[in-house]
Amino acid sequence: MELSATAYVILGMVRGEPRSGYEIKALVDGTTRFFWAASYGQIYPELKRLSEAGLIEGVDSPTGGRKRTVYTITADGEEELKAWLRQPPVTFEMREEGLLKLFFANALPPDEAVEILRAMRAHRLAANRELRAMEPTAEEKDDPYPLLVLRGGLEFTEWFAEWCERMEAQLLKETAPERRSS
Amino acid sequence: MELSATAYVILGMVRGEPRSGYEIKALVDGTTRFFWAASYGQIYPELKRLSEAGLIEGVDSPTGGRKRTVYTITADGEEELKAWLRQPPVTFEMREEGLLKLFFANALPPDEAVEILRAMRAHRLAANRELRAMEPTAEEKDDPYPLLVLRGGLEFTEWFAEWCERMEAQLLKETAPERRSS
DNA sequence: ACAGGCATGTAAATAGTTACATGATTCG
DNA sequence: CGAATCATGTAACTATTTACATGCCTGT
Repeated sequence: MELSATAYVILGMVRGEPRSGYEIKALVDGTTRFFWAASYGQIYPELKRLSEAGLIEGVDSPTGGRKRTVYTITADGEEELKAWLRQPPVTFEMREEGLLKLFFANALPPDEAVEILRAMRAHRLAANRELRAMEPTAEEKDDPYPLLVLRGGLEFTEWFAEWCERMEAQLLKETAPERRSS
Repeated sequence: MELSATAYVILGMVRGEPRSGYEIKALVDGTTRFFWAASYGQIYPELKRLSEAGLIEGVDSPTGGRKRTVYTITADGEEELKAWLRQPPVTFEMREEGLLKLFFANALPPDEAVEILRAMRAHRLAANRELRAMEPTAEEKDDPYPLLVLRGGLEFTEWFAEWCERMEAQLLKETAPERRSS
């Protein structure tokens, strides 16, 4: 069947409650976005494909006079999702402009290299605050896994911010002796 | 000028020593790959573009009778690179199939959810070994930043592997009482 | 009346991977 | 000689983002 990982995001999101494309997008933005994002440009065509493959089923469910289609997972879809979950994960990708800049920081004087670390730390702290704001919502549900993943994100952003701080201190220590004589 | 981040990878890689496209690819694979990858399909067209923009300069430098072009950064290129390094980093993306599967793990029985964490841990440990193998090479150079970034990668993979271990133990503890009676 | 959110969708552009073609050189 | 590596390049494909078009409904 050869589905993309993004297809499984959708499959997972319509498991349990039926949801519209709009709702799926909002859910992804509020949960998996940090480790797996998806845009409307992916979601709507994918809903059509999954529907044609019989893995989900669209049901018209207008809110008042506003037309709206919610999708439910089928038995086949449920099986497909489980089969994927049992497969060992492969994709692990990171694109971190901060680390990339730090990698080339020798092109700059040390005090400007430190600025990169400061910006990275600020970024991670901002992400941490975003995640913290999501925690109450995740705590309400009785599915423990999203909360577990969210708390992993909290720990990770904290660890990363702390690493930036440590590296900043290290760089400052290394370049300090050159300034002592002035 | 509107360059992609991948263009700056190339710019950074030809700073200092002149290098061929082939060498750049090998370097990226041996260093930045973990936080910024690049394929031949990106590198060769980008070398042409950067050359046309006057940010790098290609010089024929055959090895024996085998034709080969090495690229050097120009003064303009150096300025462009520095200007980019001074800009606060923006892109931070992660695509982690493991976390995604864990997020939806409620669709599986607990013992299979634990399998996801085990696979994730094995992955991080393998990445850690890869990084460790790169350490001696990075230690030789007198540019401290690639080594700093590499050691950050080592710490990160260790932290992540440890987190997986902790979460595995937590899941086992949570599901254990149900089995005690048997 | 109008702003903002709900809702669906697509076109165009950009980014990136994979696979292949081509050919020289080096090493065992 | 044959395999591996050096070296350059591109075509086709897949993935993904951005931006826009459309229109209804709700609250102020």
